Amino acid sequence: MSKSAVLDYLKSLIDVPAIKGKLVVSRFKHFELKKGEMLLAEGQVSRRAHLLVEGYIRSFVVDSEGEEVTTSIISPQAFANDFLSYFKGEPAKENFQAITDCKTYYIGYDDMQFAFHNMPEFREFGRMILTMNYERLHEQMLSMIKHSAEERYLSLLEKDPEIFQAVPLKIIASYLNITDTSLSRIRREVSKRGG
Amino acid sequence: MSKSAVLDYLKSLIDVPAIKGKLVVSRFKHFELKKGEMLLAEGQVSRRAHLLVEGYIRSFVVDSEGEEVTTSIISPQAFANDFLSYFKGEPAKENFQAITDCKTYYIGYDDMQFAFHNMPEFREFGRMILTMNYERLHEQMLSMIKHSAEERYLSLLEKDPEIFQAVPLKIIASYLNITDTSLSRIRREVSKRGG
DNA sequence: TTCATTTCTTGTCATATGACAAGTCTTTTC
DNA sequence: GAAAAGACTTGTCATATGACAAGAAATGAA
Repeated sequence: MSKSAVLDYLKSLIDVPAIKGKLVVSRFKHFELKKGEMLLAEGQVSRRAHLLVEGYIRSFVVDSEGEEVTTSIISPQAFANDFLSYFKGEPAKENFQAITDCKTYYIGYDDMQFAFHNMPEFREFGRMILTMNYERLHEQMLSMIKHSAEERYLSLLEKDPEIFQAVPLKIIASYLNITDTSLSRIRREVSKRGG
Repeated sequence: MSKSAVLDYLKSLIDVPAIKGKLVVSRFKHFELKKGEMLLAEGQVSRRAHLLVEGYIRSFVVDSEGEEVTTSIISPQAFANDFLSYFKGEPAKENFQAITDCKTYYIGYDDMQFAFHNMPEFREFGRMILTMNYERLHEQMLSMIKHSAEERYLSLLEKDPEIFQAVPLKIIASYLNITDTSLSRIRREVSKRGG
């Protein structure tokens, strides 16, 4: 997987002249993480926006009982980053951890500022990233209210079946806001009914 | 309460020349709602951004059991609007309803576009509104994970005591993601301990 | 004032979910 | 290949929360 994935991703989001696109892409650097390693810990300031090109990353926080609760599971061709921390220079409120071995391309804060400064088109990119994150979070909140754990499970299974190949059910369960025990029971029910 | 509240609010968010600020404020129009009336219903496209200057508004969605779940309680000096719908012209995903009699000043979509178009400073305003909404939602999600219903209750009581004067406990309970029954029991426990 | 409506509390009861633990099966490591 | 670690399922049991209903208190309307 080469840097062309980065350019493809940029072009899928905003309309930008090829030359400028390449200039920005040239600022991205390759990075690798082993399964279980942390990309960003709660309290740190995010200085790199990682575009995930291979593997899976999750974000999580620790609840009142000390349990890790997964708040997102990031698949390739998406950013793994706390953008509020990145843009505002504030401590991140969540942790980011590799679920599997991962490869990313990241752009440092200064290089992103350079892009914003010299290419006004890229301001649009920053706005779009924030909007997409907001929409995702909003969807997630609504889904938590409007659908049962079983519905959320089935919906994830349909929308993102690959995740189930790479991510332990314990993590998926906590992402669905239930225990692995409960998820296991849901799966039994579903398979009993579904065939 | 006059339009100066609108100007004050704008100035609190962005740095803008007085003349341009006044020009934008002049586009705001006065509006009133009676207790219980809907400001925006799920499925409609939001065409007006209402700045609440008096009263309380809530947003809510309907869960799988048909129950209304309050997702935010809006106090004066804040916008009551689905900005994703407003900016993108998509159907709103939530309902907005007056909890008490309300007064607002709103700016129509076209007037907002006019401001964006003629005054680049106001683009910053749009970005800030989205960012603030995102942060609020994120905080809310984290609080739901990291704190018990009782902690959320005490925290709201401390941060926004006025709300308890104006908003029925049933609505506050659903905002805290519990039933009014549960909230009542929490209140009993707290008052038993607290004095 | 009086009656009706809404709000809030409290009791009983049912149930979904989690805690815990045991056991199977798979994957990794040396 | 053997041992260890991790992943997943399943059973028992405890408990927090919700459903429901009744009653008290407050609010509003006629």
